[in-house]
Amino acid sequence: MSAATVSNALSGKGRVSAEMVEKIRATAAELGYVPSQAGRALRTGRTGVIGLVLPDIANPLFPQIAQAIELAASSSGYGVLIADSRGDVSTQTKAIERLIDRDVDGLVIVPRRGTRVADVGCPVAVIDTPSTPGNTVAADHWGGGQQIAEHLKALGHRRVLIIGNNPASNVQNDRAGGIRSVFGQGLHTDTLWIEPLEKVSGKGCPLGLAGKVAEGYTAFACISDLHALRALTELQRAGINVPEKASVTGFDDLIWSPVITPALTTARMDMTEIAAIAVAALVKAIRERDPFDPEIGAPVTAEKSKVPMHLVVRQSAAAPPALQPVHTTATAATSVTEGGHQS
Amino acid sequence: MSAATVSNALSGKGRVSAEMVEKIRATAAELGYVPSQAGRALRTGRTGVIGLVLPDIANPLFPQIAQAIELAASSSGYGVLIADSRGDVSTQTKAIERLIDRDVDGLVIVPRRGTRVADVGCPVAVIDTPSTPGNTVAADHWGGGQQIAEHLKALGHRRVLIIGNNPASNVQNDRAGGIRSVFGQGLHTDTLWIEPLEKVSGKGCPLGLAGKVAEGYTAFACISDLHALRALTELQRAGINVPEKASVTGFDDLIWSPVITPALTTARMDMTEIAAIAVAALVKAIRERDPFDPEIGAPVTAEKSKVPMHLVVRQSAAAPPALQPVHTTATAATSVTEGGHQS
DNA sequence: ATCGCATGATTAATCGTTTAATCATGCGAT
DNA sequence: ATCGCATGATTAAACGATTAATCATGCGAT
Repeated sequence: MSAATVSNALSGKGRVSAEMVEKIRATAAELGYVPSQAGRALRTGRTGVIGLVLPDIANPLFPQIAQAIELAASSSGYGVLIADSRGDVSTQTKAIERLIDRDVDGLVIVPRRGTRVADVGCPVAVIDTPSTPGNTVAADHWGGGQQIAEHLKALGHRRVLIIGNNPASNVQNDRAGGIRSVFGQGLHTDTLWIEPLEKVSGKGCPLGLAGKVAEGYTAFACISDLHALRALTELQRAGINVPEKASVTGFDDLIWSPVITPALTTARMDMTEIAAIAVAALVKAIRERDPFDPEIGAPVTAEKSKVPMHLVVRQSAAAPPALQPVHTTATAATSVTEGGHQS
Repeated sequence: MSAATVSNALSGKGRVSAEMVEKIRATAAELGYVPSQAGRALRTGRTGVIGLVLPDIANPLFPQIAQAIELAASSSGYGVLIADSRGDVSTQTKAIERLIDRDVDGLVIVPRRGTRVADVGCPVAVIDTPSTPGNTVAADHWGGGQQIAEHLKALGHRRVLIIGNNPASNVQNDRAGGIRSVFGQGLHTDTLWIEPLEKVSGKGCPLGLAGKVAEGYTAFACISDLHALRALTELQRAGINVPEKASVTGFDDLIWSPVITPALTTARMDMTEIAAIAVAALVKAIRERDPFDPEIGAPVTAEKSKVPMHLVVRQSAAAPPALQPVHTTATAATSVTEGGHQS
């Protein structure tokens, strides 16, 4: 039989009789035939590969993102080519170029701190923050901040310290903004940015949280679980028990959050859904596009661009000391309400 | 000019005059010409892409591995396609098949817990443990264990508890074995495997380390920083200060290790070198192979298959209580000898 | 002057798939 | 009986690079 008929049969495109299709299917399966991607790519201009560009692979959030994107892509029949920006903007540009040179059909970009994505010659899905122009889809970081803040407020906290890394990040800003929006009226918040502090005091320096507790802060709302971990260990080390004497919350539900003591109360993104939406929008754009036309275009858009975050209540946040029954400050609160790690 | 001449000029293969090469180089650069991977792949049978297969992308070690492999591959001109096994062996097989169907030139596989890699139709580099048959290159986990143990022994520890996840893992076994080999003569070690424990007590359950301290254990040598973190927070929570009353060590120097309090003493792999060796061996095998011959073969071998680990001394391990000057048990030991995170 | 040969550039075939265009066949309608 | 048409399969061209084979040219040697 002819190659054309085989192609038509397997793709279901041309006019092929039912029995022919069946026969071809059978023989193909028997011979273990798989169409060559190279030949197809050459003819159609589509490689079936999308590129994943991340600000910094070393970021602990990367596993979640990569896993979700890989799953979404592979179930749409796409492969995922990774590129590392190593935190550097020029490297990011280089990495994108390398991916383009490899003829990726599209890109998923998690931009570094509000980097505007330069116009590339293929569809692009951007995962940043709903408030960023050009964003395709992202978690509702602001809303997540609100949830954390509502939780702390309901527990009775009135003075909370927000701990972040760098205010230049859209994501971090949104999270902090969400928290402040809840504590705005009369209650007190202040913000500690770690990166500027480390510029002065060196990497991994103490954050001076014991002093903050002395100043009357009862809760530390960290912008990431990484900071929460740092805060939590520093407090425990200083003899300030969490959550009896001070509460700590995080963001992202990173891998260690459920297994430390006390387990972290945190807000997590629904990466699976975000990835699914991003990839779906990207694939749609790829399908509609003429692969040989190197048009430059704005990032693709999705119907749903804001995915709610989920509050995960564990043990690291409780009522502030003044409101606690006296005996609980002595009791080791090792009861577990939410144990496992959501995946 | 003809396409053939261009091809010869850019690849430096055929007979082309020097001035012609120069002219072609110039025009190519001017036009922004990049040879189509698809056309090349079709003709040569090589895609310039290698697949990276990981046991579980969610593993916190993944960023280090992926970053190192991506760097090594891209500096050899290769792209990296990722595949996630999601911890499942059959998914791992599926993932490998998908990569093969995408015509990868080779694979880097970090096998899940001693999975023997099934014969695939392309060169494979395996990163597991030096003691595993078929291993291409890996960190000297046993030696790393010895370094950790020597350090603890020198500090004066005589009873250490090894904390691991699952004895079925070659890596974990080697690390634990290295530790035991040092403490073998007369000194005491015992091993706590978390996964079996969690089967009974539930995920994220307490490890009962306070009890172990009461039994006389003065140090907890964890097989991974993730376990070390769990141990450290559990101890601190129970009022057992680290490192004054108990020492904790880890493995891998994960992202949080330098920023927690006390910062973790740990042993890290030289992933950059491991990745460089693995990719170099793989690329060599790819170059030597006839791309159209679907021969099945054993994993590729490298000259150097065992890369030493590096001991990173921070604050989480110190002399056991009995040997400490009395006042230090009261003093908060926040002095910093090694602060930053090595990348 | 002619041949041989080295050098440099071009031609043509090939990789495997897709897709438009073409060809063959059979059936119903006039 | 013949034409038209629908159906099903085949042919041919094209994607873009590589590479063996071929062609053109000039120079030194006989």
